[in-house]
Amino acid sequence: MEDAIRCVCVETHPDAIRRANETLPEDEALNDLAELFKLFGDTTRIKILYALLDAELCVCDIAQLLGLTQSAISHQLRLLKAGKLVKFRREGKSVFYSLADGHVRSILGQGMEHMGE
Amino acid sequence: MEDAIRCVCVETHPDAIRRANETLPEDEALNDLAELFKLFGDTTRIKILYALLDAELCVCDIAQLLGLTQSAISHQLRLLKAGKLVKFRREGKSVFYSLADGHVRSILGQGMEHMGE
DNA sequence: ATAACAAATGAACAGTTGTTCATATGTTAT
DNA sequence: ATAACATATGAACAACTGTTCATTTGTTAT
Repeated sequence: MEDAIRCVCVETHPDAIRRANETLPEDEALNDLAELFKLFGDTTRIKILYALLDAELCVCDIAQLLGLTQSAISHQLRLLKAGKLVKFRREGKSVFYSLADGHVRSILGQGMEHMGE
Repeated sequence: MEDAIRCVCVETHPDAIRRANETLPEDEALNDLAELFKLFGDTTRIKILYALLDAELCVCDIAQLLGLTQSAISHQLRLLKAGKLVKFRREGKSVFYSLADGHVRSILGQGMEHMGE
């Protein structure tokens, strides 16, 4: 009555399952990790991150660069900010965004490397 | 009549925009990159990849390990296969999956590192 | 205080995604 | 050939996501 049968198969490799189960990180960590990568999983956000590889840009610059509305960019920057992928500083009316840390660079790099195959 | 006004702002930092525009990879590459990261952006798929870090597992093993149906896992493996994140070999009735290459490891690692902050 | 501009936010809508259910394909043993 | 099991696939549906439009907040200059 607890949890239904999810797999029709008879248990095939219980040892491997047990070992995998032991080394698998906690659900919360894996959920957070998925949330992090979700941020990289959208064209607009990838473009924003790439644009910020070289330069610090304000919201309006990014909007023009990518041909999207200021609103769309702002919404995406909010997500990137929440995931600590970008940081920002205010200067007068403008807000300048830049990459938060080196991990963003290396994740993008590893991704690009993977594709060249 | 060509493309509408996307940004209300007056052009603020044309030099920065021009430079960013020059170094920005092609749309196709950035789309592919986003598609790649999209694969990492789901809890089930992240769990599958993590489980395969240590061991080669068959579809049924993974289903039991994660408490999901065989069908759900199979669908996800199809996506991971298409993105070349996992490889597989058939052995009798079972199909064993494993990680395709080292990039998967390092991308997961970089992601985990980023979160420990 | 008011006007002008930059950025942020909320609601809404179309498009996408992940799971389930039912079924098909593939493999092995009888 | 048939039965039994492992995997793959297709359709369908609920949940989620990204953009737009309208509006608000924040900053600077007059």
